Amino acid sequence: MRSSGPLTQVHMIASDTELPHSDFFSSDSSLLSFRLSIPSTLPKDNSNMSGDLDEFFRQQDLIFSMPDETVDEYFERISKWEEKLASRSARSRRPGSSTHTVLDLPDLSTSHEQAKDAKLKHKTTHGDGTGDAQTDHQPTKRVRIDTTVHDRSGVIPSITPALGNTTGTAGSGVLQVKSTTQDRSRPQEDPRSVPLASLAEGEDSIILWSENSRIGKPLNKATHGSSSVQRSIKPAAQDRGVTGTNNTEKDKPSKEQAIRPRDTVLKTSSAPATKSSVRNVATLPTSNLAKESPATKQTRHKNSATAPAAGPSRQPAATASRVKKANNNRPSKYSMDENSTDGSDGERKRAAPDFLLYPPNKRQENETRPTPLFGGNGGSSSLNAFKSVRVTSAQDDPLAQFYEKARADRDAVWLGEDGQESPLGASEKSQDKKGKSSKRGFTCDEKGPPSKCVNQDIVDKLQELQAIHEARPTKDDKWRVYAYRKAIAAIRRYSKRITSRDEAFKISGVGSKTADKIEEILETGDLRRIQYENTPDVKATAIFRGIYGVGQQIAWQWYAAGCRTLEDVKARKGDIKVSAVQEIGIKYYADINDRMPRVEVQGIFDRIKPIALKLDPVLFIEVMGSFRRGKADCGDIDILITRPTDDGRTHRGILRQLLRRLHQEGILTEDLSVPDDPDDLEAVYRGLCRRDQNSRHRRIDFLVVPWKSRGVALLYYTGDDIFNRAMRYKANTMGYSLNQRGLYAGVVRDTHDRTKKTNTGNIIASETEEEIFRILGIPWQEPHERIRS
DNA sequence: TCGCAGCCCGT
DNA sequence: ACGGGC
DNA sequence: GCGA
Ligand SMILES: O=c1ccn([C@H]2C[C@H](O)[C@@H](COP(=O)(O)OP(=O)(O)OP(=O)(O)O)O2)c(=O)[nH]1
Ligand SMILES: [Mg+2]
Repeated sequence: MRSSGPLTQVHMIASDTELPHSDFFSSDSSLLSFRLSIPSTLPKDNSNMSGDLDEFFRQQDLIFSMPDETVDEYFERISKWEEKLASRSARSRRPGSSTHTVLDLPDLSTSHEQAKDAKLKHKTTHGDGTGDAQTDHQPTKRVRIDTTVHDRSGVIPSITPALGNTTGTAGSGVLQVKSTTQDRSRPQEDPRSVPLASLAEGEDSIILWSENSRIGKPLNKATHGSSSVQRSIKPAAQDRGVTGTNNTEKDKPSKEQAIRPRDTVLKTSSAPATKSSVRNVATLPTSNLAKESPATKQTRHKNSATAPAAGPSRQPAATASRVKKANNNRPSKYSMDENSTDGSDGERKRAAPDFLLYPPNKRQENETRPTPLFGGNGGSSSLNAFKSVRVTSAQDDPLAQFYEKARADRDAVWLGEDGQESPLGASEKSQDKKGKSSKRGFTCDEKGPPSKCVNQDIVDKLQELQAIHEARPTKDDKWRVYAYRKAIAAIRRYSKRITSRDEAFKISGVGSKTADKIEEILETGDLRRIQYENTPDVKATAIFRGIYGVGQQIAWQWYAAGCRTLEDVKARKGDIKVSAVQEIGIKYYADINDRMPRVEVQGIFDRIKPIALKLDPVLFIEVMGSFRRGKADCGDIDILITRPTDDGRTHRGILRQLLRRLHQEGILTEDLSVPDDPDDLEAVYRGLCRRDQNSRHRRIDFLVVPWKSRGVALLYYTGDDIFNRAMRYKANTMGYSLNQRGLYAGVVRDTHDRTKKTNTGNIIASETEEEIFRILGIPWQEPHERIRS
């Protein structure tokens, strides 16, 4: 490689430890960090895990080259970074604080002396290991960074650099390493040359993220447990082996950590190589484990604590438990779903993440009522409830036919009854009465009045944290965000002021970590973590993601290309590519990111519906989404269209006509995506519209479905999304599969690639929402009650 | 330790 | 297949 | 990050 020019090869080795990336991104960061993607194949084959670490990485082709001229800068930055780490680490150790951070700093080739000093200062266990540091001399530039995170309060270990097959492009500021899921059986290609063009540019830094931050851990543990990230830069490629060797010998400090996990590895390695097998071996550093332990216990604690209180009511509930869904009950993994299933035990059930499916106030209901299927007979109460918000006359609600039955009684439960709750229970469910003023239905309690929550300060902080994680392109962060969403929603629904960690911990959806954070907020009014993690990329990528059509990946690509503002994007800074849809997204940036009052939705719909009905008077066309849930403000307009088939006709082709008419009327202004086959009975359209020339542009979606699918389509399109996911998840655990076309039984999924179905199963329901609830053992909930986020 | 919904459209 | 979005 |  060297021969090819002034390229230095950079050999990267993942670790089982996580880098304190906050340090990487210290506000004044002049340091180097990396963003990279892990090949999705990496976790699938654990046969590599047991082998030699270096060999493993060689196979992974985790080597790339960089121009020599950038190497110096690289070292320079690394050097500064280390110093920073050292000082920070020292500073962060606050007396009395049980949390501390211990870092093994790298032996830096050019300035390794200092680095080493710093390192030793923090970690004395390094015994001899430093040997290789000395070996670093002029000819061999080598960087070694050993990082051991012993605690998470001082550093934010949300990433673990692990390396992927690096075929990447380099931007002006960020090295973008793109993973290429390549078949390992294939001969590896030569290390790719990665030109780090203008690496230094203001706050620019090279950022490498692992797609899945856990990836690195098992690897090290499987081998010698070098719990560290090692980066060696060497002039020639062939040194790799050496590097690896050194590494192995060197990492003593972390070795202990490695030991334990290794057993795990061996244990699981026999299992089929899959993602899960990797996961099995993924383990937190010892210290973290230690720290987690208490938390785990507390978890139990939490349950037990809650149990007593809930006990009384719960037992009976459990007993009353359930009606298994009459037919089609499949063996479910939900061993206990029976008991929990029913709303009866709404609170704190243990079966599954069911709390997402059972509103606390519904627990009294044992089962979905046998309902008059369909008969549009008088709008069901559910309908009425809904209508009270948006329509005046229940009678003519077009949705009436879809609603099964009304659960008037629920209302009683919802309002009145909570009086008897135990304090604990009350706190949990009294939400309705307190937190929001809205008592009955429509509370658009979600967020209507933006800050009407007594725990708003907590919510604000957690949301900041969520926003930070949303900016991170890793899988871990994706799930973390998912968890934050649910936790925040739960806190919002919690009507009482949270005053302690324990209290917070008792809320479903709030775990030990979040409870700790809440405690910190309560005590200090702030979260250190926010500071640590709030790096420049967060803001920039958030701006980009605000553009319709731009997600995490694109946002990072642009950031990598040097873009930092919308103006940069408009100017195509860094030669970034902007798709047609993104172009529209930029043009209407403000409008698209704005929410509209529901009256505006109504106004727009009032123009659309007549046009549609003129095309076909029998058409069913209604607004779904947040509007149907009764929300006061809507992010967009979601319109469902279908048509009865009893007269032997269908709505085939209606969308095409409707879109044409709406464009003619000037209601539709931009298309974002059009149906594959506009004449299919099932089609999706996305675009922009406006009520009139003086109105802002709004996002609008049309979903056209076959009459047979109306129930599930209604369910799907009404959301909210978290509710849907919870319901689908439960269906899944029960052996079913739920999508916008129906509820299926007997679906067989590919063993390793879930989501892939070997057998599509048989559809067992799709025409009404109610039957879906019933079959899944979920108490019926009106649209406005299906709010989980 | 494990999974976290399931699908459509554009590239 | 991936990215984005519902 | 959370629940099981
Ligand atoms: O990831 C998603 C997103 C949406 N939906 C369903 C539920 C949701 O209610 C409906 C409409 O989506 P939209 O994005 O419009 O959400 P919304 O609930 O209508 O909220 P908003 O007011 O932001 O439009 O599609 C999902 O099932 N999964
Ligand atoms: Mg919507």
